[in-house]
Amino acid sequence: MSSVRVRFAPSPTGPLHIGGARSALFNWLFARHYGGTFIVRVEDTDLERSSRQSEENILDALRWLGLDWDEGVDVGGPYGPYRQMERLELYKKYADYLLNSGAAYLCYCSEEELAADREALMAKGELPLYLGRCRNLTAEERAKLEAAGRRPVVRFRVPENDVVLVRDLVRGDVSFEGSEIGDYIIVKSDGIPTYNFAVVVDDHTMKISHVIRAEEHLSNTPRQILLYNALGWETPVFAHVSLILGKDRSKMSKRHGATSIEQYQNRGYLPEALANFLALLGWSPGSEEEIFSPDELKQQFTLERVAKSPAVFDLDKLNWLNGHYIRETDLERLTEMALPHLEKAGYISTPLSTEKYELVKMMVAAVRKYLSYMQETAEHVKIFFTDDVQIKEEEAREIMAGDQVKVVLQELIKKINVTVTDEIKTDEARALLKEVGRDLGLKGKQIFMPVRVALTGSTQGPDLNQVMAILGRAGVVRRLSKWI
RNA sequence: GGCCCCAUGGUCAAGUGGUCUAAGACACCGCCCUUUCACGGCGGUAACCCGGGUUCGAAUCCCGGUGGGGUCACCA
Repeated sequence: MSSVRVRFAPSPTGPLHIGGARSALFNWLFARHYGGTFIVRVEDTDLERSSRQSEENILDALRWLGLDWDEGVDVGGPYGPYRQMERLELYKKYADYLLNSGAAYLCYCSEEELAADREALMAKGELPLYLGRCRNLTAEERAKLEAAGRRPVVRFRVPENDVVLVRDLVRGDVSFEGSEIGDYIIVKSDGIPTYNFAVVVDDHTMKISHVIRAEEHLSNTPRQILLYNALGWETPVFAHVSLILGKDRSKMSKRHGATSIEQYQNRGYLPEALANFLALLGWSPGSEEEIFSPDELKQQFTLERVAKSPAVFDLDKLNWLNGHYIRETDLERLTEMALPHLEKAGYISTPLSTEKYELVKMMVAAVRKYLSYMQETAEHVKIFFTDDVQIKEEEAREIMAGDQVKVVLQELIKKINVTVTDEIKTDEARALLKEVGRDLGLKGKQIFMPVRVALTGSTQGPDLNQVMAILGRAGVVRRLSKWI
């Protein structure tokens, strides 16, 4: 595999989808594993739905995921341009070639006629293939149709009785009957190529060595192979990766919840965790490990270990994996990631003073072990932003009804006021609590629980010492005083 | 419906004819750790879709069925 050249070719018609992201990731990992070239090409021939806006979004999402490309729409390269709408003359050239060689022909059927044909065939229970009305038009007939204002499409003449074999790296050999294909359009009446044609011209002219894409394209592949043959080109190696399914085992779609990369980014997932998770959907290293840094993935990824069967997207597992990364990663980075969510929740407003920032950092440190993704930070740090402590649990209420409660809180307040400055360090908090217990002859739950509930309103939550450190002397005293 | 793909626990998956009384992970349950919850540690429940072959021997190979998925556009 001397010159591996692979591409990710999204059509800019919406945000980057989970499935697209995985295809991109597999291509990228494959390229990096073999020291090849990764290309990003934009397939924007669907004028109706394409936009520069989504192109930018997709590129941003890819970058966020940690992918980089050697050639592509924004970085250029020797085989550009990398946007299909900027390659129109190229397609024209090859379409003319096919027309001249007789491998393709002009078709003047209107969309209405075609729709009617299709319907009639379906009604008879037959395959809705093109009837071939324009297959052998004479020059006069063409002129007549032109004169009538008909704009032709270019149709590829599918060889009859041909069997097309797709040699697929993950599926093995798959064969299709040519008779089931039917002449298909390669250039629309507005002169813009269709997917099946443009993709072939591009993959060939960009010297793509391996086409790694989702299984939904498998049935398009014979059409493309026929085109390679007609053009006298060698086919790339194909590898069709199975689909990612939703919980109900149908293709991932909106109703399955968050399906765009953007949404995961916005919820505060770590890109390397998402990449790790996506890599494990349909690929496995064969070992028992499953936490892989991008570098490790590049090193271990091969197409041979890509599974054939579709995989259900399991949010629970993603959450677990992301939580794992959250616990491992740098606190500074996590704090930065938490900021927008805290601001959105109305707890802070950004530019933060150094002091405030440090405080937020302490909060993040205290709650990170509870998080699956950073957006959840807000609900967990809520307790630090309001002195109006609400008790919701019955158990907490019972605790506060204890006989010793008032004394304990009073004692704590007393000690805090005489022993510390405005700041409370966590070990100071620990010592303080211990002292209270010792002086009062109480232990364990009897002192910690009332303090916890008085401070946070709940019997559960972050480490009490950290809570006190975050609240500071003033905050602690304020909250405890309400119970005196 | 035609064509195509797929089929190991609820989910991701290891497994390529014997070492499978089938690994690991998520989820779930239990125990431990712990001034709470969580994290972490330990343990547990749980699977080779069905039926025929081939073979001394099949989760692994073949055929059929069933189930799931994809695709059948002047979308990509």
